[in-house]
Parts: sequence; C-alpha cells; structure tokens
Amino acid sequence: MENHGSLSPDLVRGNIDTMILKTLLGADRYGYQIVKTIAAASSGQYEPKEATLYSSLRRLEASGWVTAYWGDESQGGRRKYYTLTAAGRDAYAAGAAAWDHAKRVLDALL
Amino acid sequence: MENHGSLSPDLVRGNIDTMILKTLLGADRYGYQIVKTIAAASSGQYEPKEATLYSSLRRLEASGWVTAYWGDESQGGRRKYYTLTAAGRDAYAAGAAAWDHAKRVLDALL
DNA sequence: ACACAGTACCTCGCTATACGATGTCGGCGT
DNA sequence: ACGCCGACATCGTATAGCGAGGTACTGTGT
Repeated sequence: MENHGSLSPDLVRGNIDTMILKTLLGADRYGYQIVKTIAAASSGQYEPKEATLYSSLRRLEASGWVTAYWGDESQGGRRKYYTLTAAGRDAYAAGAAAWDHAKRVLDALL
Repeated sequence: MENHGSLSPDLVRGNIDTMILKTLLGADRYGYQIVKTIAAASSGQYEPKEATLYSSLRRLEASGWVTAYWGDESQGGRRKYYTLTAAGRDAYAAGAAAWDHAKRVLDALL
C-alpha cells in the first residue's frame, strides 16, 4: 500500500476540486479526513498535499460549492467540517462529466 | 466539426508533450503541421495553441527527445521539421504509460 | 492593384494551480 | 520529558498553457 506510481502533479491538475467534492457527496468531512479519504480511495496511489487541499477548499468556498462549520469537539483539536451545497452537487456532476470528456479526447491523442 | 466541448487547459496539462511525441512516431513533422494533426486526430476537440506548441517543443529539444532541421523548401515559407530521437520514443512510451496509470487512479477518485 | 485569409515561424508576459517548507496547538504513547 | 500524529493554516515557488502580439510569404477574390 505504498505510493509507487506517484502521478505527476500535472496529470492531476484541474481534477482536485472535483475529487474533493466527491468525498463530500455522502457525508460532511473535515480537511484532514478528506486527504485520508482520497488516499484510501486510491489505495495510496494519490494523497493530496495539505497546501493543495486548503487552497482548493478556499476556491470551493469562494465559488459557493461548499460551506464550512466548526465541529463541537468540546475537548481536543478543533475540526472544521465541510458540506456540499446544492450548487456544489451540480459542480461535481459537471466536473465528472468534464473528466469523462477529457478522458475520451486524450485517449485519442496519447 | 467545431470546438464545443472545449477541454479546460488544466485537464490537458502535462499531456501535451506526450501528445506531440506521438504525432512524430510515424513521420517527421513541422510545427504548424503538428497542431493541425492533433486537431484532426481529436476531430477538432482539441487544438493546442501555438505558444503552447513552441514552448513544448523547446522542452522536448532540451530533454533530447526531439531534434529539429530546416526543410529545403527552395521557395515559399520555411518549415522546421522535428524528428524523434531514440530517447524520444522511450519518453513517449513512458508518457503513455503514465497517462494510463493516472487515468486508472483518477477514475477511482472522480 | 490591393486587401485579406491562410500558412508558418516566433517571443513576451500573465495566470492559475499544485506543492515544499514552515508554523501552531492538543493529546497520546513510552 | 519528549516526540509523534492529528488537525489547522500561510507563504512563497515553479511551471505549464495561453493571450496578445510580431514577421514573412502565398494564394484568392474583386
């Protein structure tokens, strides 16, 4: 369960926002959890860096795709949870469709 | 034959070098021709911009994947042809494999 | 004769994104 | 007591693709 194939950042580019939205489809999650969810879902093939995560989350908030709230962990480290908005669901669908389309085109060119 | 689906630059990122190498697998080609070859191969879905082409070609030359020579068009516009080196063939194979891998991982995450 | 579109080359500077480095704070294991 | 991990965050950097612009020759329409 190691990171062998290590995809180059450029091949992941543009997909991280969609990828994060997807992790929020089923449940609200906090930042660190999103990173680990993605790592697990890819069997350790890809784990976004934290800097990447937070800049993406800021983008998603600014676009209105997600909203955040602090968890009520009365003791211990605070956790900031992110929820999908209705627009966020649409954005996920659009992102997934864009990926499908890009995949088809790139398969013809590579 | 129009550009409707217009893939976002970010989804193409990192693949253009490989894509150009591919056009050179069968025959030497000159810059403008590479652009049009890609446009045709994707049914107009993607056509790299010239600025993109030339910066990619400079990268490929610097890496030793391609070499260039001027065509002997005695009259009319000069054409600069690009040839794959042996290392360039390997680089294409590696790029194609990286795409295959990335595709599998991303399909699990999007 | 002249304008214009297309072929064909090229460069400069912008922007967005992913990431490396770094920092903070709390809890837990040894 | 100390370090490690969870969990948040920011700052700066590198790079790729592109928009805008520039040169030159050829062919076509009027």
